[in-house]
Amino acid sequence: MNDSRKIPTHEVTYARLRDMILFGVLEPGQPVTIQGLVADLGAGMTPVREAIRRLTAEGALLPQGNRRVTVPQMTGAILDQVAFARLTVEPKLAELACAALTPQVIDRLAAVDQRVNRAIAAGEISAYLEANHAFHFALYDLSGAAVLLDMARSLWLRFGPALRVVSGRSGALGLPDLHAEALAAMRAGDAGALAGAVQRDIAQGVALVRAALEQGAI
Amino acid sequence: MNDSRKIPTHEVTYARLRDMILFGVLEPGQPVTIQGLVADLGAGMTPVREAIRRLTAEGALLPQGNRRVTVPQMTGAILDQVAFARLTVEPKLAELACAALTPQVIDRLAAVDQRVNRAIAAGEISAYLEANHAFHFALYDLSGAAVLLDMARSLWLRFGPALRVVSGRSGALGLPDLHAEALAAMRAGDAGALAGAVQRDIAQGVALVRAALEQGAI
DNA sequence: CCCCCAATAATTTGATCAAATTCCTTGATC
DNA sequence: GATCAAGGAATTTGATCAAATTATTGGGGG
Repeated sequence: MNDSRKIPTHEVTYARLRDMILFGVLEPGQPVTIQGLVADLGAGMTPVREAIRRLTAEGALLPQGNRRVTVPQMTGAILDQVAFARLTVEPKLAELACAALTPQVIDRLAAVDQRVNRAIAAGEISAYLEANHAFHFALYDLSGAAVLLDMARSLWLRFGPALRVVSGRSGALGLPDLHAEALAAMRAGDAGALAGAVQRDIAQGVALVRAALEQGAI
Repeated sequence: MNDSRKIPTHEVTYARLRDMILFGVLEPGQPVTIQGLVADLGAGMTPVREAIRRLTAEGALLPQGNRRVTVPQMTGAILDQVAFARLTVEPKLAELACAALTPQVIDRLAAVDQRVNRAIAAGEISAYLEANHAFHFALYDLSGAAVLLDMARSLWLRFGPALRVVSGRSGALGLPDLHAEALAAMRAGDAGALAGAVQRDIAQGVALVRAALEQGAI
């Protein structure tokens, strides 16, 4: 009868720590300690430990050699690799997702995109990161491609924190709204155009991060 | 004076469990229990638990929902995704590695390839899987591309176990020896040809696994 | 056929041990 | 006499274990 099985503490802890990294609560370069998280999240030592191990395996945390971990900082070399992989994996996910799109689903995605635009307009960085993530993965989840989804999630954990510097710029700079283009392609049922829009959206984000990186803003 | 610092138990346990999955000690579909590993590996509960979480995050183990994990079984859908990603990531790694190749390094790689050929000739499945893995990653490691390397390692954990059915066939079937082609490209310093050889090597392995899959041999 | 109970295994906690970093003291040198 | 460096406690943090708790499964009775 009770359909919702209890979620283990280590799962909850993992999700909370992941979102802290992804949505800008923890800054790149910041050390992450087990005991600090035990205190902050009110969880036991083992669940915290497991969450850290999982996120380390996913590239969201970086071991320092002396058994400490930190949130990794973006570098040019890392950005090149993440960009290459994202530009391969995510357009593919969008293409695969296209078959599962219905008008209702597209409307839901459009509503999420509204949250993105509102967050940009208001300059709310965390809300922007969260909504942008939700938009992309609401689409990608439709693909049913578990392996590529795992890869995309890992890549976002590596890339997401760097996007914080982008919020507020893309709107102000008059760059094309590629989410709108993606939604138009969805409504037209054009998988190729959707993949292209996603590809350009990623390239745009990468370019903004690269510019910030070269100016030393990260 | 002592340069080698003590390796933590959870690292050792992780490496051992990973190799058991990668080199065919654990069969796809086989359940993996914490207590079983505690008994088999002689490690404590916490290190085993962390090793399982890491490997689950890397796609080498599959959670069943009811807090059990198993070694995942290959399916057509998974194979499509793994093939797509491998064919993108690994040729790129080979291309990047090309800049770091020296005659000495190439000779080392050739020696590893001899181990591959001997294992195929002898029909020793585990030795083949181990040597084949060593050949590819000895090359990829030269790339210095940490992100893409992590992705390749994860993809091998998903693909490796399925390769066990291939051992002994590729030699017998008179298929082209693409490792030899790769070594020739390295000696010629031709990054494009090296990437091409790696790409064809992967495609060949994928084709063999796909054939086995369609015959129900996996 | 359904429900309850026992067995099995996973989860979680707290304690204990080990390693690494920090900070302070001490001594030598300028 | 002041400053800097080296050495060594003290503190912080990570690693490991063993016991207690909780969930799931499979079997036996109603």
